[in-house]
Amino acid sequence: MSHRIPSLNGLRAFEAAARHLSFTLAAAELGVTAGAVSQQVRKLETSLGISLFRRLPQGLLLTAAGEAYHPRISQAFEDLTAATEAVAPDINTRAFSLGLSADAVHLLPQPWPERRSDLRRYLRETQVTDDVALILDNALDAVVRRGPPQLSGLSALALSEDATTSGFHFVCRNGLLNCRQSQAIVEELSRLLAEPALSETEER
Amino acid sequence: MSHRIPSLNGLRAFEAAARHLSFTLAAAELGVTAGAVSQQVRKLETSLGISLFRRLPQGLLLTAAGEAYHPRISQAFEDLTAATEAVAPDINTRAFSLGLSADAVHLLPQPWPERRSDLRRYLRETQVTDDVALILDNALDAVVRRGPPQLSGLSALALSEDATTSGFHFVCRNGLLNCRQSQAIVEELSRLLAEPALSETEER
DNA sequence: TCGCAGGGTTAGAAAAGCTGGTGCTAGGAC
DNA sequence: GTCCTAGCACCAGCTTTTCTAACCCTGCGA
Repeated sequence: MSHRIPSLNGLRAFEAAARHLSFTLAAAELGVTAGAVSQQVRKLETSLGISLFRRLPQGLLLTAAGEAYHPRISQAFEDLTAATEAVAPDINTRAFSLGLSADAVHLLPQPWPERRSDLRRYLRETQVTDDVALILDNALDAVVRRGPPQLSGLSALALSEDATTSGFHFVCRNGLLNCRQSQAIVEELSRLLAEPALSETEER
Repeated sequence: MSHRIPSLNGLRAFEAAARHLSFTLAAAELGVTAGAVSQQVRKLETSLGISLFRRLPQGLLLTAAGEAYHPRISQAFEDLTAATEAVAPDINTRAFSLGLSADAVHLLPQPWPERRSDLRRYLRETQVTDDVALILDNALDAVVRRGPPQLSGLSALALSEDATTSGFHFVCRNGLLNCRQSQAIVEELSRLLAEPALSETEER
């Protein structure tokens, strides 16, 4: 009755890569580098003794085996996700606790986010800090600050396209970039930070 | 669409432990120590923020959450296994290539296993060697030799109960101890090695 | 013909995982 | 009561796995 499954992490990499048909996009989703995804997939193929992708200079294609494999793996992962959400629902429903660096607070119209009732669902509280280590301690869910985090285990998204290195970043635990909470908060912040002056005159 | 799943290895440990209601048995199945399973499960519980087992001095009990979680996780793993077997069937159907140490060959009635046609389904070929490293190189599926292997990544089963340390062992890759091939071969060898003299007179 | 985007490969660094020791508790045999 | 055993918890140190950050190569389009 033992389950002989080839490396679960390899399967996760395959699932994401097959969905995006790109190691680069899969890597972004998983919060690692493309090289890591490439390695995981290759190891999976080796252990199965078959190849799952055709690597073309322009990108990826699934082989027949990969084509057959992917939907079933994907479904199983969805089942795992659903089961997990059922027993530990807070992962998805709890509102985030957000850290804001002092200069980020400056750019936001005050009081924020108290006036945005639609955001309360995703945002429970904010505090002024740029210490991304608090995320790893479970004291915060995310932090907005200048510059990407220098800590592994964290993913970051640049809020303004033009300044990938020193501009504002939304930082959270790996794998939490795509959840509802993150997306709602990032969307709102991107809008505000893009035109800080405008947001002040929006008051009525 | 990203799947936020708490450590897949933790889930695997949980699945096995819940099935056996024992870390010790789960560890044996997974080919690791009980401490490793205990750590994996604890980490899983921490990341979910709930507890899955009630630990009693006499053993384990599932909590309500664990009770609800287990069948769904178990099912998903079975789906993964089934999908994997569908695209890479050899894992389960291919006959094993077996290494036998010289002293093991001595104890077996010759020619073996050529006379046992019922075993041919599980056993493709044998060669005389006790080098367990060949298993990790995919050159062999299993080895029978004196003493347990001193190499990680391998599991072993003592063929005679009385000599766990220096007696004959069936050695294979972690997680392959319970497959059909291993079980058929181990059963046959245990019988032969238990009464080597008898097996010689069985000829007709 | 260049720049760029996407993959591949690699060494070395970081993280995760495992082991094997110790300690604790409950139950059973004497 | 006192041993002994079975199970799980904890911990330090080690091994294995995984990731990163370089590099390279190929084909496309300006």
